[in-house]
Parts: sequence; structure tokens; C-alpha cells
Amino acid sequence: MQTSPFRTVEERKVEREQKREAVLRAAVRLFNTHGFHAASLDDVAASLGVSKPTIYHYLGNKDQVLFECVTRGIEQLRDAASAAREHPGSGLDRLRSFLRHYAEITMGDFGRCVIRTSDEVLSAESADRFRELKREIDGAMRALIAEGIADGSIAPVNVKLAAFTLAGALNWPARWHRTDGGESAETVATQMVDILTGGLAPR
Amino acid sequence: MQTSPFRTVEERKVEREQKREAVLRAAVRLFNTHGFHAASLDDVAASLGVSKPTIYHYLGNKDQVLFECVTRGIEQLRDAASAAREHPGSGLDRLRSFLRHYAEITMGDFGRCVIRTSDEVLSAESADRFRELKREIDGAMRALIAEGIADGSIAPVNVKLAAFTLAGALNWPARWHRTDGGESAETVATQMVDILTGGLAPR
DNA sequence: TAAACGATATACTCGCTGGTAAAATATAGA
DNA sequence: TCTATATTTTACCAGCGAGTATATCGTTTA
Repeated sequence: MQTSPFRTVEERKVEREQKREAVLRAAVRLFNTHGFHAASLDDVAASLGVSKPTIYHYLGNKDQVLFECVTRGIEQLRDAASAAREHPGSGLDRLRSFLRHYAEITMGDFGRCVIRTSDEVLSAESADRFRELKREIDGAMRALIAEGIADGSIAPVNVKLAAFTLAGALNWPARWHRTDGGESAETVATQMVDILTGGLAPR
Repeated sequence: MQTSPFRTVEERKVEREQKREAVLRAAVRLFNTHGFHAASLDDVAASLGVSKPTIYHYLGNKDQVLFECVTRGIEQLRDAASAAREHPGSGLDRLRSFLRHYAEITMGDFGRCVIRTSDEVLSAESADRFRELKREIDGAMRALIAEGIADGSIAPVNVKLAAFTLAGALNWPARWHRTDGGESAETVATQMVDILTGGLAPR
């Protein structure tokens, strides 16, 4: 395809959006590997071959960069939740479907950022919004568990604590799983979900 | 009891040790609430009513302060592991005992610090040591699971992944559980362990 | 062609915080 | 009492990194 150096208004808008996205991708990678504080915006810029003010041209400040990253991740989780709601089968089946997606997402770039970002590093306002978004995901998970209990496919457990237990277990790979070596995210996800839903004790 | 202002050599040694401990306690609290980077050594010193160089008189530098904190936490976990090994009953019983202690410890000050501290914030050397110590705890957990499988009290699962699943789930309260409000650490621990060992599906 | 606009870079400020030098004060022991 | 040692402070330095003022250059549009 022939690309002319003369862009239409629409093309320029798209290009700007792509660059913005590229900044976020580069940022989230560095945040995940080095940690938010250790990754400077100079580093992020350098990894893209540009200079720091370019980042400010596309995003407000470091806090906003991080907030956008976690928002991307939360959105993926939200999508997984609504997909699970439409999944056929029992409540347990739907929950399992969600859990597997949840695990896979949190092993990806933006999902991992959601897990690794603790509230204190965000500005007070962003932290509030972030908590709110996370609460939404937690709510979705609790709803699925409750449905499963209602239709008898899940044992009557403390819903709140069960949600935390499941999320906690599935969040952990975000801290150790390396995409390069060993098991695929899918394998890990499936096995963990099996352990969680089946329990340890033999039947 | 009468305390004279004139201390013996032994008393002075003890007092020094107490002050060192007080620094660690103050530090770990601030690290846990504000995060390692956001909590400055000036803050830590201020919370004790002393000045920053005093901290350096008892501990080398900020990295070492953190490392000592996580070491304290790891030691508690290690003690729990050896206690569990001597616990009577089946492999599953021993594992459950360990898991409950594990959960309670990681809701305490030093244990929480172990969970909340990601390797990147430590110096390269401290991070190596830290990983080593964590590997030891992981090894203990895997051994308990393997024993349970051997004696038939635990279903034949992937030991490595099971250990990560259990640890991940139990680590999570370190990030949200507030000691002040709601359930006690013990209650949370017990319920989570029940969910993990029993699974979600009804029997 | 001129003016406006968008994208990017250079080069800077400024605050914060880890870390230290040196002095002051107290305590212990000879 | 004098000296050595332990404890703690004040006052400082250095570096890093977030964020900004301003210039440049190309592109669009009137």
C-alpha cells in the first residue's frame, strides 16, 4: 500500500492515537520490569527513541501515564467479566471461564500492571478512581460466585472471602510468571483454576 | 522496678538492640502504609522523634533497613514451617496448619512487608538474598504438599503450581486486610484455608 | 506567501531524599 | 579529673528525576 507523506485530518488523528498507544506500551513494560519509581519517563522516552517532552505532548504526567495503563488492564478484565456472564452452562462453568481469562489477562502487560500497581504510587484522585474500577471487577467476580451458589454448582461459601481467595491466587503469577520461559499463560491459568475449584483434598 | 541511669555493659547492649528493633518497627509500618519509596528515612526518624543520622547509627542504609524488615518476616514464616513439620496428623493436616500460620504472619507487620516488597526496590545483592529466602519458604510449602500427596491426604496435583496458588491466595490479604476493621486475621486465615483445601465445587 | 499549528528537541529549574561530615553531648572507665 | 567511646544532632552535599520554557522545523490552511 502506498503511503503518502501528506496525511488527511483523519489519518493524522489515527497516527496521534497510535503514538499515544506506543507510549503506553513502552511505559507499561518498563513499569512492570523495573517498577514504577525506578522507571523514569526519560527511560520510557529513550526506549521509544524520543525525548521526555514528547511524552508530555501525548499524556499529561507520570501519574496519568500509569493510570491509563491500569485502566487499559481493568478494561480487559471488565470485558472478560461480561463475556463470562454470557457464557453458557452452570454458575461454576461461567466462573471458571472468567477465572481463566482473568489469569491470562493478568499475565499480560496491562493486566500485570493492574496487579503490580499499589494505590499509594498513584495520586490521591487516580488512586480513588483505580480503587473504584477494581471494586467493579471484584463485584463481577462475587456475582458469578453467588450465582453458582444459587444454582447449586458451587458450595455455599463466604462469597466475599472466596472472591478474594480466587483473585489473590490468580494475581500471583503477575509477580513471578515470565512469558519467555516455561509454561504458557494458558497452561498456568487452566491448572490454577482446576486447583482452586477442585480443592486439594481428594474426593 | 528501679531503673538507674547508670547501665551495665550488658544493659547497654540490650538497649542498643531495642533501639535497633524500634527503628525497624517504625520503618516497616511506614513502608507498609506509604510504600518503600514514598516513606523517607526522615519520616521514619520523625516517627520515632529522632533525626535521620540516628538511623544510620543503627543500620547501614535504607536498603539494609528494608532487607532487615523482610528478613524478620521470613524468619517468622520459617518458624511456622518447622512448627508445621512437627505437627501431628496427615500431610493435609500439617499443610493446613502451616497455611493458617502463613496467612496470619503475612497480615502482621513484617510478614506483610515480605509480601509487599518487590525485588526491584532492593539492591541487587539484597534482592538475591531475598529471593533465596523466599525460595526456602516455597520449598517448605512444596514439601508439605508432596508429603500429603504421598500419604493420600492430598489429591495428586502439580506440586509447584499448587504451592504458588496457595501462597498467592494467602498473600493477597497483605495488600487489602486492615487490622483495625472487620474480621480478625485468624478468622480470615481459617476461612481462606478452608476454601483452598475444600475447593469450590460441592462434594 | 504569511500565519497558524503540530510535533519534537534542547536545556533548564526545582524539590526531594539518600547519605555524610563534623560537632556537640553524654557516659564510662582509668 | 581526664580521656576514650557511644549517641545524637545540625548542617550540609549530590544526584536524580519530574516537569517546563522556549526554540525549531515542517505542514497545513487562509
